[in-house]
Amino acid sequence: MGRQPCCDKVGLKRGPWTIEEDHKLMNFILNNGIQCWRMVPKLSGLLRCGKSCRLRWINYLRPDLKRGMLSEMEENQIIQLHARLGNRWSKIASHFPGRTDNEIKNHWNTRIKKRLKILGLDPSTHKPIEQKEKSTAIVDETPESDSPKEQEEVLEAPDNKAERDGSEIEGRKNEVDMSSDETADLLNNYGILCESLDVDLWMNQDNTNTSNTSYSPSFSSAGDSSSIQVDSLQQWVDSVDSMLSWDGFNQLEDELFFLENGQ
DNA sequence: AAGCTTTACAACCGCGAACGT
DNA sequence: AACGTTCGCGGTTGTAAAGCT
Repeated sequence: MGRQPCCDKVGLKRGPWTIEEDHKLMNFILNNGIQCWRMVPKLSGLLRCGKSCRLRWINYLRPDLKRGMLSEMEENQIIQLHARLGNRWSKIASHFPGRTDNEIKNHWNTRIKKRLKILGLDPSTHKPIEQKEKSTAIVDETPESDSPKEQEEVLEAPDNKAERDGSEIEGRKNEVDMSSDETADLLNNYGILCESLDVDLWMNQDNTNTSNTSYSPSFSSAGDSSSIQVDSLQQWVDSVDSMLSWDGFNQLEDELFFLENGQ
């Protein structure tokens, strides 16, 4: 028996969301919360599947989203976490309040991968590319795996990973045949970075920050969605202004009827 | 200015986990 | 325990915007 589709796709809209659809979804969720994603489109009058609604809410409409470029510090933290967790984007994202797993995944694929390659590091193993090629040549010729489990086997136990990363990088750095001064400098910077970062420390800070952020929305995540509330509408409106990709939404500011109607 | 390529990111898909019956 | 349903995750694709020739 095959797997059932997540929804009856007949008559459902796909592709980019319109502002009207966003309005509908936000209005519905603000008024009703999220009991069951499957029912959301039916009850809100959207011609989308529940899955699509969930994704739109989590990745774009959630009021507590932090929009805009990831800082270099955030990038570095992502690299550190990726070394420990592999492609577990949701786990990684959980350390960045207001950031989504999709956002971090995209950022990884479009920017950080390149950055690591420039540094002479394999993005999936975080090891110098030359060294990896040597070892794989000896062992076998199977392509690298992106599977987190396999990565975890490749990667050492996480406990002392952070502490060792710096010295390891420093050690490997010497093994790498530096093709240019620039590459050497970049690699050196990464080594210094690894040494200076105490991942466990900032992870703990992050965890505490999660509950202490200056903007601490009362919206629960989708996973804990039964009790969505709005305790500060103004905060949300302010945050909406900072959502970079809400182009064209500002002009509708006066039309945010759903905010008023929702309360 | 036009056409092509690259980049960035929103959205989709399929799978496994979790949960309820 | 078995089965069905829903959710969440990670991989992948589609496409608009930006950059380049």
